[in-house]
Amino acid sequence: MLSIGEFSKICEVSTKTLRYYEEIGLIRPDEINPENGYRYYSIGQLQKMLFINRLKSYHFSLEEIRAVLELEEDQSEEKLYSALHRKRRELQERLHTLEYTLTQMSNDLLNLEKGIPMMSYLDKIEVQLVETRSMNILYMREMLSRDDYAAGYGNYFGRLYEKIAAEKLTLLGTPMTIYHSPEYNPAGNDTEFAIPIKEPVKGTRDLPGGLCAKAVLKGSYPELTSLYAKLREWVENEGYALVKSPYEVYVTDPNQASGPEEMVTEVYFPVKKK
Amino acid sequence: MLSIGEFSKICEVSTKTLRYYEEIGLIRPDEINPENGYRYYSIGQLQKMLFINRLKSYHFSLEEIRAVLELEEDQSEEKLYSALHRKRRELQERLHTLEYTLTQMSNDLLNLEKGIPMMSYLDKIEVQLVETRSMNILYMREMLSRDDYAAGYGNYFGRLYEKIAAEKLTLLGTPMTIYHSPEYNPAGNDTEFAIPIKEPVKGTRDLPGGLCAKAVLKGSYPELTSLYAKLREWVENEGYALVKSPYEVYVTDPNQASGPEEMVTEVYFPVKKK
DNA sequence: GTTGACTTTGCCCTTAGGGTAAGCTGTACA
DNA sequence: TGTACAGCTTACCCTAAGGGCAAAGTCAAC
Repeated sequence: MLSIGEFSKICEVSTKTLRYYEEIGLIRPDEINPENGYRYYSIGQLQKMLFINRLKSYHFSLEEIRAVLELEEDQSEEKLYSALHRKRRELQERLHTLEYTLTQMSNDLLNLEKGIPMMSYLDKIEVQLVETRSMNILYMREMLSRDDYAAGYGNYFGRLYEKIAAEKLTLLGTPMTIYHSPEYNPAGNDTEFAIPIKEPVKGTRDLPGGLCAKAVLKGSYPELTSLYAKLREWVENEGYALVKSPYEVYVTDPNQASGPEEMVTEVYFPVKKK
Repeated sequence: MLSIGEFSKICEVSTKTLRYYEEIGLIRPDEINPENGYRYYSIGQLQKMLFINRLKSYHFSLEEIRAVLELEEDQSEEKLYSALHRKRRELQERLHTLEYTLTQMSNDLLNLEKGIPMMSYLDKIEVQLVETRSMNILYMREMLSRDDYAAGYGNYFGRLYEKIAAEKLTLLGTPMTIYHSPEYNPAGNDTEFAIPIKEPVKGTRDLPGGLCAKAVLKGSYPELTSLYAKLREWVENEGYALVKSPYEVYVTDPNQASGPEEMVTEVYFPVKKK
């Protein structure tokens, strides 16, 4: 039997960590002296501890590790396999967003080298008051959380385009998204994907026209937030009020655009004078 | 002037966050009504808030963001540039370790597909008792923290090899590392880089031989921890005690090995019978 | 027998806010 | 003008994975 200090040196884990793991039921010492409370670990627990360390290095949370360890006791190798597989996908996702962040940073650094302040793009956003015409849109409406967005867009528009192709409908514009949730909610947003078409078939509705504040983004999506901010600021400043759900129109196909500068997105805020 | 709710909707930041940011001095409302404590933000603060959000998306901590904002007031663009540059390097580092972790996971998944349990490599580690001969080593000894290791190895061995080449010394073995710190300390470890050579020139010393417990790792470095664990376990079990600093010998050059399976590392624990 | 190393529990601290409660305030509407 | 309700305030507790420190008890070596 090994004292907590010996065991901790062997596994290169602090004694504090070992006590904490016992507290949350991750790994309990094989024996605890009932008189003085001293913890004693067996050699057999070494393997378990090293396994925990490995899972930790794979960014499993201690809660997840505990779940995996409980599965282990049922000898179910497939469960471990699928847990590992899920976690790998999660890390791949993280890798991609990290890569994306890095390109964004590099972009900012390039601008700074040219003497362009980082937030100067804000001043270039122009808001206009326009009158839109009503249109007939083919739509799908869903509750979507933030994480679903990236995957969702392609999926939903894909299905709409599929229907248009299958039923030989006539396209009248580029795809758009309508945000019905009154304010942004990370848990889930009432989101409508739509494409304007000519024929008033089933699954279409009328998107009424009217007075709108409009801003145009030429660039990558993360800057959309600023566009919304600018629009809200403008609406506030000019004494208007939002009367219906705002919507975005994707003028260029993201899959077709070569660089972020070529991507054009319009944001509309249906408003009325207060 | 905007109430906290209006401002929070415009920036897509919760009111809770805005109050917290005020508490830590990141962004203070332009005006606070002294009678009822209501916070009011100006339109001008929108840009600052969006800037904070951008830095947050670049994984700056709030503390770092505050430092950047204070620099901003001095109009020093270069400081922002260098802060961004540093952070980018940090994220690149993180990206690399993430990529490495992913290859490790894929490796484990492949093994699981073949029916090989994840920790089975542990059972294949064999510990032998050997008698080593003393050798003459050219050495450099430094305090190194965990983060310095990856960069340090190439650097220190490079300088040792450089000296060997410049002074036409005779190589008698592969590079090795001696760990003088009695136990692992994340802050810094007394680490000696050495290469056995023939000539007893200045900068060399004698590495005495003697009884050693020895284990061999064929595989990637993260598994070294397990090797150490196995060695300590063996030493404990067989009634030996560590008498001098353990050391590693890198039998294959990491730069030459094609895959992790080809990398051979030997670990020696100088011991005596208790 | 003594000393120093080891172990125990308990308490507070970290990041970046989230959740909830109790009470106060502002505004829209009848 | 009254009232209802939405919005605002502070205050307190909670998160994950331990680190740091203190006071007190215990073990092993000399």
